[in-house]
Amino acid sequence: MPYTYTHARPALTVDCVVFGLDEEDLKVLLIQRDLEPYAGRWALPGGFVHLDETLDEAARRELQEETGLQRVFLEQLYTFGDLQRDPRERVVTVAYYALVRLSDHQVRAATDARNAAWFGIEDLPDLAFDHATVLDLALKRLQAKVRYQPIGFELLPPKFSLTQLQRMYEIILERQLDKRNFRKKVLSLDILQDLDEVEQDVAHRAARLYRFDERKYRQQVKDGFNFEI
Amino acid sequence: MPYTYTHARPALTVDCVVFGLDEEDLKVLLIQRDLEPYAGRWALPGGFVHLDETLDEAARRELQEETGLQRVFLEQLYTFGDLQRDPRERVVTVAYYALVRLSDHQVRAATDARNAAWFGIEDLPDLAFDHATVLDLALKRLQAKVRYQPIGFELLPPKFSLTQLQRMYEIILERQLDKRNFRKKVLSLDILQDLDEVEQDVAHRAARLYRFDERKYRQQVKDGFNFEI
DNA sequence: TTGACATAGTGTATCCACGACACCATAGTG
DNA sequence: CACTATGGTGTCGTGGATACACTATGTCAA
Repeated sequence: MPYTYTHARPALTVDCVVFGLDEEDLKVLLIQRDLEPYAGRWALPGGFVHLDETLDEAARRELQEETGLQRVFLEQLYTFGDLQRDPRERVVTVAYYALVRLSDHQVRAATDARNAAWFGIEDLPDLAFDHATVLDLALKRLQAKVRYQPIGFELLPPKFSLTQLQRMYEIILERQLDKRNFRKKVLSLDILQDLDEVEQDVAHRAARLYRFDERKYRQQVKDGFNFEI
Repeated sequence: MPYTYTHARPALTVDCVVFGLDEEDLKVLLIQRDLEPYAGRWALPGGFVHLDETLDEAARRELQEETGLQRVFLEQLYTFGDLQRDPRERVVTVAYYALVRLSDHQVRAATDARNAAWFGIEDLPDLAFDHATVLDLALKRLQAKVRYQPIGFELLPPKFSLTQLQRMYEIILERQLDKRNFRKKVLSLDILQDLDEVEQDVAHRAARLYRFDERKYRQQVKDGFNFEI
């Protein structure tokens, strides 16, 4: 069923940079293309925006369809509209980035049997289209944003130790932090709930567990404080 | 000449929030619509993206066509894609914000005779579409960004006094700053060039004039310092 | 010429956040 | 019970942020 317009229109897509975190490094979820152009190459999950869905909805749908991910933190990144970014025709893409708990989410084979896999941020394959540029910007945004908004918690399990929290920041920011100063700082923000629980099944002294306290955080924001790591 | 596609496509536009500054307040440039929908209502300048231009180019072209503005600071803001934001059909818009020196730019009547005018940020008319939302986000972005990047200079004449500079920050941030602390801070950043000139034709002691030194700034950034007001 | 005015321009003292830095505590394992 | 691995804790010095008030300089009008 063809659609006709009086003026030419670019195609509109969404693409998602999905970040996950394991013990050692920051990972990105990629899918392997099975169609031309760039068949066989790895690319960001994404696809066309439908007329009956918002941009955010389109991003979530594509994520669900191509990777099985649901209910993740998702935020618009930037819109890319260079003329030659797709060799077939003019395609404008609204890029998003997402943060997920790696442990929660089994990466499912995509519905259309395309391969999906996590890649370490330091160990990426050649990407299709301008996706290397998109990914680069997403990483910069994540590094900037994690410092002044508590979005990093989206990468951790609901219960975490201060060491895990610190490691998360160290991995994202790509630099070492001082343990004592970090703990002092993060506890003084008063946005963590001490769960009075400790890690289980570890071969050394067990760490206390905490939870991010959304309520406290919102209250703090209202009172005009600002988060800063 | 009609264009046909196998799948329905949203229309794609750009819209610009143009900020200017006078002695007392922050202004926004609006144009009055002469066509339905929202005929007679004020709106952000903008229009359809052509196939042979990038998004940035589209934004600059529309700005030029509708307001006569050229060579302004322009940066992408956010992409709005709600289903009902245009009553005619699905329209996705890539919003930009721009900073201009009010004194430099005569607001020209637009080519198609639509009216264009500056409005104080505290004194806006009802806007067409979701443009109030767009404007709101642009203002928030400006307030945030002006604190950690020296973009505010785009709103001032090339030569300015420290008082003018301070007033600019006060107007944008909507709070008073201490004169001595402000001067200490801004001079310590070492990104201003003292012009060894003073204001002319003022009915009181004339202030020294300065210029933003792009070179010094770039050097500082390279050396890993960070701007912060 | 002089006094009133309007704005420019300047320094100090206090406080707090940040960074640097090293050792004891605790739980599990063999 | 000793060894190992990680958890958890406090102090001191420094630099940047804030609060705060008076003198300097030029114009204008009486």
